[in-house]
Amino acid sequence: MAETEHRPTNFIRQIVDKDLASGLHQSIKTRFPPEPNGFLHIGHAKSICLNFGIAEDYEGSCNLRFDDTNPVKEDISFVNSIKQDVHWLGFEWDGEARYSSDYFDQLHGFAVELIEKGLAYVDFSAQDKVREMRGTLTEPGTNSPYRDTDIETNKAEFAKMTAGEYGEGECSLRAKIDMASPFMCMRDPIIYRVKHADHHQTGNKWCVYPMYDFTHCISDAIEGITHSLCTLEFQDNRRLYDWVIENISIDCTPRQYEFSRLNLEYTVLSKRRLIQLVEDGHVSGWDDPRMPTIAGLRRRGYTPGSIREFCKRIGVTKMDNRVEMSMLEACIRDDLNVNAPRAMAVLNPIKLVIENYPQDSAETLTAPNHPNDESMGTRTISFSREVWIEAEDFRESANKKFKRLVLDKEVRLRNAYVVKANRVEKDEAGNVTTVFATYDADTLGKDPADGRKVKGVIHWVDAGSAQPAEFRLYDRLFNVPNPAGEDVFTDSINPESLKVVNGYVEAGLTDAIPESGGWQFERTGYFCLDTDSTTARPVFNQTVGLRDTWAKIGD
RNA sequence: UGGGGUAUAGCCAAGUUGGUAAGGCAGCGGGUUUUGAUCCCGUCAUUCGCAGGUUCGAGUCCUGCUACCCCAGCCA
Repeated sequence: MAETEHRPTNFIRQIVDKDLASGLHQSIKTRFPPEPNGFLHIGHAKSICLNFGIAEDYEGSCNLRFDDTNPVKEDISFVNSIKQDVHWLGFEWDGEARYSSDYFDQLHGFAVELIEKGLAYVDFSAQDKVREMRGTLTEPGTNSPYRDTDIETNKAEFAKMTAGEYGEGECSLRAKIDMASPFMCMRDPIIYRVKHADHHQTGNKWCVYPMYDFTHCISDAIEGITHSLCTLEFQDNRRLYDWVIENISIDCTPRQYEFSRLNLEYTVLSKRRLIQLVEDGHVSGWDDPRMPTIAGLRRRGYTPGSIREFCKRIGVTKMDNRVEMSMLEACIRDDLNVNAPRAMAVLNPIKLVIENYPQDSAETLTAPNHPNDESMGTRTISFSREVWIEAEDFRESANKKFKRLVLDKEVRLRNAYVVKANRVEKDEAGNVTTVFATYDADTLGKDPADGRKVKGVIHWVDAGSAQPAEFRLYDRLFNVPNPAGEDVFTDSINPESLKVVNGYVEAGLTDAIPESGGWQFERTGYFCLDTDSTTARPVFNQTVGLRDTWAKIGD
């Protein structure tokens, strides 16, 4: 798509510029480090675009590293979906995907080094005791009775821990830092815990697993990461990040910089809540088109380019934010407006019978695939005596603001003739089911010769050849801008976030899927084929509607 | 006075030796239009969380407030 050409500028890129200019670094190395415990979402896309974007623009490289230090929460299926999503977004990681678990041996060695330096100890205090001794935000903690265990004993105990001689929760390895630190994470943080669990990468090799704070910085150093970018909640952790790097024998000092995570209105972007939506069946799965996941957006019809553009437009700062949905929608509209071929589809059909059109005959009309781009060519559409039109495009009477079909008035059938409504037929409930009309045969591709003006244009599909289809229309998943701020976030789920309607599309529409991934159904919106589609019955997802000033005015 | 952060329009966000508030989204007004779309034109912060101070001049410097976010998992 037509992404904004200029490179983004943000405080992190300014740091990179400075580090390159000063000679601190000759080249830049970043990494995207997801934990494989769920699907990627639009918030991850921000981090992906930042990390891979910097690597690209500065001719450095970016690793994909699975931060897999907690085997009980992680699964191989997630590593596969994450790889797929990063690729789909258009990025290529450097070499093979890495895993924190690749470094378990080295990590263990560094833990032993810390013990040998008197900077780590095995603590047998019960978990609640550890918490108690940690103190509070305003009171310092107290030292564990195991804090001064001698080095040899600690080495032996850690070896026993590692050998599986202790149960989960019985003991842990703690860094000896400062129980009175104003940074809670510096109050002798646990760096290794016992978990008798199989790991998706290392199997049953280990029963002790390193904690995030100990693992991440070392993994960065091992991979030669120059700029380790993470979100704001890790700002305090940076002190521990730096402490570990300074106290082990490794000659690389990656630096951590924090930016604010993305918040999007009317949805949730926390893994915990996304998991709940899936597990409690509020959505059909991780790739439900209403989900803010990459998989959901993809199925909804969002393009990789539109998501990259979105990440560019929202920028990178340290400010708390909640971005409006309209920002995301503008990005996909900008993309599809240029790239999606046009077509016609009628979602809530009523029949239009053109009484003065010859019975049992049809003609083939030519329609441009894009009104502003001749290079997209033309297609043929069938026209005959009976066509489907949108129920909401007809009224028996209306004021002049209604630019559609009205009894005794004329309207243009898009790419076809001008017709005039003469009478209607209704069902028992009083709904119009058929409109009888006459057409002006001399208006194909031109205005009426007598100079009368026909203001309105409506879309249609030929009833004789139309392909029946299902359309899924989506609205915001939640009724409030910040569902995470509610007591029970699922209470604010929008019960009308999905509407299924039946209708018709032009014959042969789905014979070829456009490069853009979808179509613009003129006057309606952008749609793509859903994975539930069959040849016999196509199912379309509305990616986003057209901008609609008429809807705002109402009538 | 625990500590760490952030405050520029409805939303996102530039603004970096102090020199007189970019851009995008949304909105509003108008033009073009066989999509109430697109496109085009115009409009949208005497003011940068608040209050003082320094200065010829402050969003940028100083002082004092205020608001909001994060930290007390053997999660990441």
